[in-house]
Amino acid sequence: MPILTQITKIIDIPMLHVPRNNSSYKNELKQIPLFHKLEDNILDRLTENSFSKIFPKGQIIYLHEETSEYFYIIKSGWVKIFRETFDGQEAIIDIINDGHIFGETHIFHNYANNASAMAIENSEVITIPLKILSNILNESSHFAYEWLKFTNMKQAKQEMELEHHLVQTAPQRIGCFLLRLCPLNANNPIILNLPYDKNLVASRLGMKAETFSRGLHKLKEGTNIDIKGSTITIHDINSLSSFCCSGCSSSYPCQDLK
Amino acid sequence: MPILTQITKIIDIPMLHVPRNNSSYKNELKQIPLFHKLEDNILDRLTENSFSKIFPKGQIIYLHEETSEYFYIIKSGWVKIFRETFDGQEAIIDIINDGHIFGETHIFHNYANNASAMAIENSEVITIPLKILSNILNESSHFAYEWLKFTNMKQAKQEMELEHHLVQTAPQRIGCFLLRLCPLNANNPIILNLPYDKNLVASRLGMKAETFSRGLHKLKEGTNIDIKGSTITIHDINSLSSFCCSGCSSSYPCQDLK
DNA sequence: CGATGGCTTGAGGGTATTCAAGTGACGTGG
DNA sequence: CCACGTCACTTGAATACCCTCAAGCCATCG
Repeated sequence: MPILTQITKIIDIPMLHVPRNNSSYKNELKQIPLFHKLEDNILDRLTENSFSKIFPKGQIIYLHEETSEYFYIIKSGWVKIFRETFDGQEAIIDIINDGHIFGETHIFHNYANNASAMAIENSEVITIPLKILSNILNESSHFAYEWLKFTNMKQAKQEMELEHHLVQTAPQRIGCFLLRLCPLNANNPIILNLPYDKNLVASRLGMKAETFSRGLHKLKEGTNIDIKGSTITIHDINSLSSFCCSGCSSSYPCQDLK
Repeated sequence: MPILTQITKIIDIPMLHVPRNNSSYKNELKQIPLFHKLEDNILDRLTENSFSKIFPKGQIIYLHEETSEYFYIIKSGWVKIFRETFDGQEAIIDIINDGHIFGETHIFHNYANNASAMAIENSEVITIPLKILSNILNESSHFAYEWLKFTNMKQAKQEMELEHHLVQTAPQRIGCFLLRLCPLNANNPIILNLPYDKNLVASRLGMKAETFSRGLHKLKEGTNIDIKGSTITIHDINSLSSFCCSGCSSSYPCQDLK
């Protein structure tokens, strides 16, 4: 979508501030693995100046290269992280849902956004000042270490993403996407629903909607899956993983990389 | 190169241990921006159990998924970080030279390598135990914060890398590679030498050698550059950057991302 | 019932890859 | 000094893959 269309959406749709309720944020944060073991006083400081916002589907949360004061944790919904090139193409960096954190790296980019973020479903996000994060990271080596671990996991995922684009075909990338949707230790048949519409899945995987559609059918021919709308039934997960993971350096289930 | 060929190289070529000289390592480390402001006692601990190794061209430094005890800092030479897929393709994650650090993320992967590393030129690397790094990160929030900053910069570079593969053509990626070789504030004409052979540049950019060759000539037609062997003369850097950066979300010079 | 939006299908084109042959620089050995 | 082999690179032709553009399908909704 062209950036101007997106901007008009900002004007059209009101953003909702949710009444503050710190103790509830605290519980939200506690449920995120990164914050599991966090000391109470640090949690308090994080939630002290934070608030929750609801972004309607289609609304921009922030734009690339604007200055940023906050980072975000998704309570519900889906958020697209992306960049736009000068000639109008869109590169989707990630699409994430509840429990995921975004915008946190801007601390290290002079508090400027290094990408844009948009709600692709109605989404509620907890909004926390970057300065507070920065302060806590500077003070608590334990917290900084946990954060570092988290950052490295993100980085590893991204390396895998890059690898996929370098060596996998479109049908393989689609299959890999499906595999990562599968719950661990699931039994055949596995019934999946695509988490967002096919258009978005396509661009999430760096391909056009048409290529996605055709690729899905190639996958069907090769791996014994059924497609009915956005519901996909995997009859033989081994068949699927051998189809996809042959073009990858790690094999199913690639635990940490999901 | 198939992995077996690489492994035979390990057997063929002796690896040299360089006599220990801690005070010299300390000076080496001091010169790396990440360690500029590091306290002396931390530097001491880092260099205490470290040593230097010389890897001849073509030698594997470590292999994907082996356990790892060390991380590495390049004193001289070039190192390729890569992965191999099950069907024998190679995905190059990065190619780095002196001053760069690699293998440090393995702390967070249960001390297992998440990629392979190979010297592509005769290279000297400083070898430092991961446990020591881990300890220091755990103790010093200041060091952890600096390390976090460093990690985030790496991540930003990689995001850009991903973006390039998503939206740029082969000639654009080549041009972008050349631009990143240019010294800042250089005046026309700029004369560059490719840092390693064209085959490697090609796979570094995720394309075949043939595509690289053809792409370079397309660049020549479009942007007024001269190619003579591995020497490239840029007569008009604006022409080059407008050719490449139109397919990117940031424009030349993309400072931090080089 | 017609309009819309998400998705699919078809035809054609462009870009990168594969396979194969050729060129040119360089070093070695006669 | 030249013939030869090797290696890095280039070039050509054929192919595969993905993209673009266009039309069509189908469910949903006013």
